[in-house]
Amino acid sequence: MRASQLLISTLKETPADAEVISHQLMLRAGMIRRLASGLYTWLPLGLRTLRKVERIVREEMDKSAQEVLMPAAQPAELWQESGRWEQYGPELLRFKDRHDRDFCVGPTHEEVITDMVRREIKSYKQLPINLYQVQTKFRDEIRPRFGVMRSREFIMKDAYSFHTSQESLQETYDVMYQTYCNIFDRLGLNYRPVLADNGSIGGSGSHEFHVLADSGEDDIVFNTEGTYAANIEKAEAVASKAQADAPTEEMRLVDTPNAKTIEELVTQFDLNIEKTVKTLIVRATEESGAQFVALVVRGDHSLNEIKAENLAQVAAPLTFATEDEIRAVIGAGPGSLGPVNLPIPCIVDRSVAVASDFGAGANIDDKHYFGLNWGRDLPLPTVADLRNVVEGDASPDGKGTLSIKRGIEVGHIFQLGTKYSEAMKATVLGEEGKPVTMIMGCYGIGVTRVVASAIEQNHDESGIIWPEAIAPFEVAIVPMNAHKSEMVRDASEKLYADLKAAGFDVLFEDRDERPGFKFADLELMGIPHRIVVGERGLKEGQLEYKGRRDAENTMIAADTVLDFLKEKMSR
RNA sequence: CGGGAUAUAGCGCAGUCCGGUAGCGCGCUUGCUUUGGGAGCAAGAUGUCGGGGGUUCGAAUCCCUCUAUCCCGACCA
Repeated sequence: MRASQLLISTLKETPADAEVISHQLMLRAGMIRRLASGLYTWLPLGLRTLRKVERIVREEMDKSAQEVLMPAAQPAELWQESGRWEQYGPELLRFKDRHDRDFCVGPTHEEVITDMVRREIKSYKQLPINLYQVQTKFRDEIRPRFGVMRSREFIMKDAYSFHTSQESLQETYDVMYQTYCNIFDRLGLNYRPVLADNGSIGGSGSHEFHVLADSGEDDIVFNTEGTYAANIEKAEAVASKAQADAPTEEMRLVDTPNAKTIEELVTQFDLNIEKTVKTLIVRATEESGAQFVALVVRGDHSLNEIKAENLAQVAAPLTFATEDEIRAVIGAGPGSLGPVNLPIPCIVDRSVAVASDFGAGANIDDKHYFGLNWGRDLPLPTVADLRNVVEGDASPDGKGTLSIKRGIEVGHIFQLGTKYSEAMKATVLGEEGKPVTMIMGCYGIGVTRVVASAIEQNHDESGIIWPEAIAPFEVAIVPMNAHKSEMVRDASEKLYADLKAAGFDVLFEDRDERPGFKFADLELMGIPHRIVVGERGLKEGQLEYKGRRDAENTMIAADTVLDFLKEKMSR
């Protein structure tokens, strides 16, 4: 491609409304432009990268799955059948056609694929099957942000597998796990598969694939031995010791008029924060028979809302009681709550269960109990894993301790089970000649998000630094003073032809601009390899090479340039 | 949806408090010079000052209202 023929829309200045670096650089490099909130046009340069990501995804998926293409618009009937027409909130973009029939723009395609498979697949002999597509999805996010990272319209690769046994599902799940590793390896990203919560999509086992980057929105937990990785939503928090130490203090009621928060309590009474607990009141499920339930975590820990929501006694979505409700039920304000004499059911975190001589609100305004010990002063309530893990916690697999890094979720694989196939009566005839409900798996990759996450992970002051596999161009040729040197013109044209013939994806910088301008643009656009053709070097039979991450030029013999580049790109 | 902010040329911003002919830098156009790290000189083009309403002799500026965008929170396969 000749640069003079390419729409290069680079910006010197950063648009004011771009927050994260990938968004800024995608705008500056001329990859995308915003149309409306959460909607982006892909310019030629950005589309080249997007297509390369898609190609790698397809090549790996095609090894074990078949590609289909489903409609973006979907009839309401299917969503009513699965129950999600009501379940899904305003995030589902709904509309009516000219006949006043309800439709939505698909945020995901479980319903459509399940409908298709139940019509086409009749016998267990046709299973397992794994179907995927690369499609534009729409989710009417409350707050789209970070450019293409959390946009409303985005491109996703979604795959769905169908089985008659859990073993078969597990087999495909394992294959997809490996496929995802192969995809992200080829994309050249620093990523980790981690254990994940299933969220509202339902089902059992699941892994997320995260690109590691400080700007990530998720906390990823690792152990020091490299044997455990999980999203913090899922990471199991183990108690620091097997059982509580023996009491050394007496239980006492203390006036704490100015201590509404744990920090104030710890500072004013010189307590060890690990010897304090905080008590949170949330709505209970109807089945539990209570209106509210108390959740107790240690003063230095934070509640894991996903774990809380997954408890049988806790209403989903997790809803905190208002101050008025707390006063009505307990008779004290939020700053003075505790497990002693609590009139509602109580669940304590594992770390709280092994605390001794600890302090807690007295359920009397401006009073706390200090020196509390389970068993002696109050009965030990239900114990559960309620908190977020923190750095230094013991790993749940018993190996080493935990550390936390930020990650961007770019892939998610689920064992769905029969949630959709049951609701939509997707059955096949089994070996016994009776209908069997199919078991499903689903596997997603956020294609557009992958592009942004690659930039979050690979950039410097000058711009993007693409992994070769997804760079819009692999190598750029920059002729110096081409307008006045025939030698340079001829040599660079020949080099351009040779590199193209050798299969390189090459950008020929033939624009009528000054060299510094071109260098800056190429660096902003993140082209991984650059060859400068100058009269000086040519006279010595040499070309100048500079990798995007290199500090200095390297002189190479002109007749070895193909081998040199092949070596650099490990071809 | 709650809290905070912004809206002036393609981009980044000043001007608004204190009403009086719409500005700066970058980019863009033309010419000349220049060409190894975002060139110099000269001449130009570009604005319903987010929309609507009001106050006023006069509104980018004051008042009301709507809209859009961004940030924090809630939400999020």
